[in-house]
Amino acid sequence: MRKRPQQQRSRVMVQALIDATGKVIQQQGLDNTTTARIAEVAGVSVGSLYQYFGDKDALIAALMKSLADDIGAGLKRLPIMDSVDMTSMVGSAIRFGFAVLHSRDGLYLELVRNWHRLPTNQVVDVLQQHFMELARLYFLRHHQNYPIRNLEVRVFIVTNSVLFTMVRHISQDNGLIRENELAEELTRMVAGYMASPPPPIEATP
Amino acid sequence: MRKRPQQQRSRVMVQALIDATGKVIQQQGLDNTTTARIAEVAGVSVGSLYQYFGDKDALIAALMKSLADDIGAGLKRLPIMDSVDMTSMVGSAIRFGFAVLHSRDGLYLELVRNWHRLPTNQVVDVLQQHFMELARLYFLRHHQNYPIRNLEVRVFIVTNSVLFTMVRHISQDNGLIRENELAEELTRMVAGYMASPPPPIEATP
Amino acid sequence: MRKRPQQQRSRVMVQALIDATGKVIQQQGLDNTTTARIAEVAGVSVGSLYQYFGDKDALIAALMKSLADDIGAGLKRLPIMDSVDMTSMVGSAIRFGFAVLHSRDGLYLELVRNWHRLPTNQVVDVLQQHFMELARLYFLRHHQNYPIRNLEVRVFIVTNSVLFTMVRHISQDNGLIRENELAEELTRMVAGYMASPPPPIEATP
Amino acid sequence: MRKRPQQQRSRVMVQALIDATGKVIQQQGLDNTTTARIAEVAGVSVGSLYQYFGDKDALIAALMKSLADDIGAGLKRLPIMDSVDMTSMVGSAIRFGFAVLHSRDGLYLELVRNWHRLPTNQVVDVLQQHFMELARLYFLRHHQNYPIRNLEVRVFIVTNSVLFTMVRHISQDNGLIRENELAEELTRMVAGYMASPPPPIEATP
DNA sequence: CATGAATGAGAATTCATTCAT
DNA sequence: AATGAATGAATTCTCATTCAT
Repeated sequence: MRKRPQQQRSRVMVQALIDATGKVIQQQGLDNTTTARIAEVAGVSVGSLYQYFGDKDALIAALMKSLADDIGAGLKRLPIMDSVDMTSMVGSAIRFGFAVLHSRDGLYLELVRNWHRLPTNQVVDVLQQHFMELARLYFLRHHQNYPIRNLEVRVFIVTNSVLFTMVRHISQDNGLIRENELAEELTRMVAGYMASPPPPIEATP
Repeated sequence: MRKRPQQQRSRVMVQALIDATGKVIQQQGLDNTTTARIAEVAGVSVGSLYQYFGDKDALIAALMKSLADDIGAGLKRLPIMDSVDMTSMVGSAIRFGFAVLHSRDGLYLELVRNWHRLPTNQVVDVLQQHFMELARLYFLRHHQNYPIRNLEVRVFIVTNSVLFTMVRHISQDNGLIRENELAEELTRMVAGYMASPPPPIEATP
Repeated sequence: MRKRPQQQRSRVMVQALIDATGKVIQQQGLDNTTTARIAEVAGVSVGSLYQYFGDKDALIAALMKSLADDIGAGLKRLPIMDSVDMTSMVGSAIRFGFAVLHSRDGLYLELVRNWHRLPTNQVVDVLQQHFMELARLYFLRHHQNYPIRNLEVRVFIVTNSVLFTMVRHISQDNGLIRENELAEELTRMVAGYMASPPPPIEATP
Repeated sequence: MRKRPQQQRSRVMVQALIDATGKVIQQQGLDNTTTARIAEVAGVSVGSLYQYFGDKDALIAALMKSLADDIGAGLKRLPIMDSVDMTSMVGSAIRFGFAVLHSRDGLYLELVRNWHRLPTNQVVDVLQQHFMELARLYFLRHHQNYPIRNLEVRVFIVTNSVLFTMVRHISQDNGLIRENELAEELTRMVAGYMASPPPPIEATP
């Protein structure tokens, strides 16, 4: 039961702490992220940190939410829906994805890497929901006759496939595969898959 | 001349420690895996642990190598190459993947989840190499005329896509998406992608 | 000429803080009583708390004094002196004691429990002094010929014996001993003791 | 689930830690007793402390048990039962009580003062049980005709009365009341009470 | 070689008190 | 005077690693 920041200064501090958390995670890695270091980077005492966040996890959760909002906003600004064909649409999304993963000096990268120990759902779900909506709109507009049944599954597969493939690639600075090529191929795989007809309905015995 | 018993004993102890490491990770999760517990499960003293492994990381690395070998062997035993068409081949591989992830009481699951903090490369690389070889053979046999240039990229994409999509699905016991359906859709995506023609060669200016 | 409003406000605030202190101790126990919580319950800022009380201890001391006054007043209102015989007098006092300990939702209980860390003397002394006076009056009225020399010691013994025996009993909700029975036996012990003749004067060599 | 000390050295260390705990509590008071200080006084690292005791409370519990055992042994050695009359018997017990409270440089004093926050039951119960037994034997021997019904209540009252009266007296180094006098008066009160006939059985309506 | 007791550098969290606004 | 945000020392507990026996 921490106090909600009501004052101007509070809001500034909360933001400073969240920013510091991001900075520390990005610079030292999640494993070396201590509350002491976060407070220090935020230019604040540990006590203040705990004034605003019940514990370390709450702070990290706030960071996740903040990033999720940012990503959501970024996605909304993308003119993806203007794309006429699936390939260019998927291509835009994937290029956007790479851009995000490279942004903030690798913070996103570190977060996705540690997805399992973090309330990542907040972030990944944002992506998934966004792409879900995107896909729905697209099919509504271009293939009204296609009642794509398994859209959920497809979006789940596609989101995770692209995300983790990108992260793995960046993480191991694989010199053999250029990012451009990877993006193109991912685009081809995903576009091809999304455009494919749904499977026939299984007969239930 | 008999083998020196020390060597014999050593090998047994090393193996016991590696096994114990796997068991502990699987039972308590990577974060709660302590050297003390590993030694205890191995029925050995911590001191002995450090006799054979320079530090905790070395022990984990050894576990990874051990698993990589196992998976390699398991993969070789798979009659995947007998499949005539791409779809059934990919399908087999994916079902095998799910089986592995569910095996050993979730050890593999926990390892993939924490891939970034582990020398997982050893394991994932094994997979990738294996599928690389598999793909090469397949195309050699069935599409000799196709000089698939970007096979490496494709295998990279496909391996990571499938692996992490599966892990994410299992990790969040998503009741909405059944594992069977996921497997089928993954198969469709991958098979469709692998069978698609390579992109035209870009003109280099 | 009106009272200066500051003084007025001060007195209100001081009282609010003391009341809040009692409430918090009673609700959360002395160990979980923080200045922050006290201020919150008093509907006042921590800063104000320190305006009126030098530190936490001063606040608690004020509470003790306040309670001591209350108890003193309560005791004076008791028609104990009307009792004719020792037993009924002691009985009344003990029943009154139990009532106090059960009052204020256990605040007194918690205070006596922690007597050593608190300036409890103020409170217990009030009791002791009161009973001293009571005893004096009683013996004056009924046994004028008895120059009870060691009345101080007797009252000291009796006060502490009864007080802590009651507190211990309540604290361990001892199902085996009913409170009524305890009160009766305490009464018998105390009345018997108080009515007993003083010891002979020792010969000083 | 800490290891039980099996080795010689372990037992020594466990004892050293318990002793150190007593020493620190006695020297600095319970409130200033930290694990760090205990370890330091025991000439041991904090880590070792936690090797043998799950947490601070476990350590304190062990101290209590140790003291309880000591007191129990001390009580058994007392030739109390040889006393012919109640007064001399009670007197012996009370003098023994004072001796214990003064022993170990006030450790017992500090423990009883903080009885509410400690697993004191172990210790106080030992006393109570012992006196219970003592009383039983005494009445069996001397007043076989007295079927003292409410012995439990009496022993409860007497034990707590004496114990806390003594502790309060020592704690406030009351110059007005000499310890000898207090002991004598306590003896008179207790002996008189214990020797008094039981109350008539109440008629149940 | 094997043992496991001992180490001690951190890490998270709390709370009385201060002081700028 | 009042506020409540900010402070930071202090406390408990963990665990990889070492080393005397």
